[in-house]
Amino acid sequence: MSKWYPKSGRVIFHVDMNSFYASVEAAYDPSLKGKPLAIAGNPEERRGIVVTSSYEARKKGVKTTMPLWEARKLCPDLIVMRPNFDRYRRASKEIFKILSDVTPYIQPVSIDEGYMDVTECEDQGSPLDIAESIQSRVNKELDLPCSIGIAPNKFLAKMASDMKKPMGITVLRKRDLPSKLWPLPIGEMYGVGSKTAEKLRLIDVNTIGDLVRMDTYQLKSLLGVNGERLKNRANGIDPSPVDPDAIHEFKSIGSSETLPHDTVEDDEIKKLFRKLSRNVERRLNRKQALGQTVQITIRYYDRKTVTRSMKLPDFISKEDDIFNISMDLFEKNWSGEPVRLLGVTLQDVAERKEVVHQLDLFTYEQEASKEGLYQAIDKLTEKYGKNPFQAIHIEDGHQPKTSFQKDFLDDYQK
DNA sequence: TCTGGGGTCCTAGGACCC
DNA sequence: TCTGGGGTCCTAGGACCC
Repeated sequence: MSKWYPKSGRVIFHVDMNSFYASVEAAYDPSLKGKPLAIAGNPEERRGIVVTSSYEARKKGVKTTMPLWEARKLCPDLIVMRPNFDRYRRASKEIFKILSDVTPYIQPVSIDEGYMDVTECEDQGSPLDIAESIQSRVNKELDLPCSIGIAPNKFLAKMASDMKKPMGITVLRKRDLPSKLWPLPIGEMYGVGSKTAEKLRLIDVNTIGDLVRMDTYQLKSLLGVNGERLKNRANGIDPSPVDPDAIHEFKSIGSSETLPHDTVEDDEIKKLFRKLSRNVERRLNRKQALGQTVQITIRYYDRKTVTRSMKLPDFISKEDDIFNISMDLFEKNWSGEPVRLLGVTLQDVAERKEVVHQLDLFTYEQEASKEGLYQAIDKLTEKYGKNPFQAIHIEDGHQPKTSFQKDFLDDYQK
């Protein structure tokens, strides 16, 4: 019997836009070209930070996440703009349109980067030809610079696209690892942040190559499953596929905001929760989605951050439901100290059409059980294995939490 | 005179069930 | 007279990425 061999290696691209927001602004207004430009949230407020900056600004030491006052100190002639997200979204769409002329196997990972599997695109030329064509089209048609990494898997392609910026194309083959990947400092590895880098340096792992020489078991005990994964990646192993559907399988939708000043005022807190809840509702509706768990975030004056969440018996999406549950969670958990930031996130998000099935079943049972609420719940509990309405605990004085529950109760009290 | 806002994934403990 | 082991769900926190 002949042994099965996998098809010869894949060819994966990682396309990464260079200082995306700043580049889009410069394409929009060419007078900005060649100037130090920073895109910053809330430039008027003292808590603004640099989101992206042009290469001219970077040369002066301006970096992403740097507080704006610090950036201005380093670069007094810095031009600061607010982000124009609609503009960036439009540009992003155009970029991915160009990529999709090459292959449908595209996985967008954010507004300004994505992976492509071009294994089966031999008819369009060599991988290098294809990459050059993409880069030049994006540059000529949209006036935007990008870097492209070419490698046998996503991790190596990602590392490769970082090696030459702006407007670079880098091929990273397995045989290039010792010379191109392994000498890099451990902190530059994708998946290694400041905490992991610190832990690794304590066991004398200072470069990506050092990781290769480490005992897998030791790495696992230090970093959990991530330890083994990092070692594999350092060896150039990453089996994860380019998944075009990943972007649609979102799991949570949230909104958060730092207050202009720390506060203990009930009014301000309520007003912000109202705004955040409205925001979440709007975005849920745009995606035709519902969620089952409400999570709030409270960041205090000292940046200490706590989260509290509640899983509900049914899916919600209405602003009032999100707001009421958020306020409830807040009131039960607030320490009373000054609040710096509040956040509201809906988790366990599903598309409306998937949830409708469950709701339909439920409504049906509601109709069918005129003999009484308790019997209905008993029946449902029996049928589904658990009480689908358990959070209500229908007792005297208990307030329904969601409009769905309220409708249900109203109906029964008629 | 400090550090935004949007996400994902992993870990760990407790409750609960069998 | 002193208490196993496995599985799942829920919650909270942390690390990481753009």
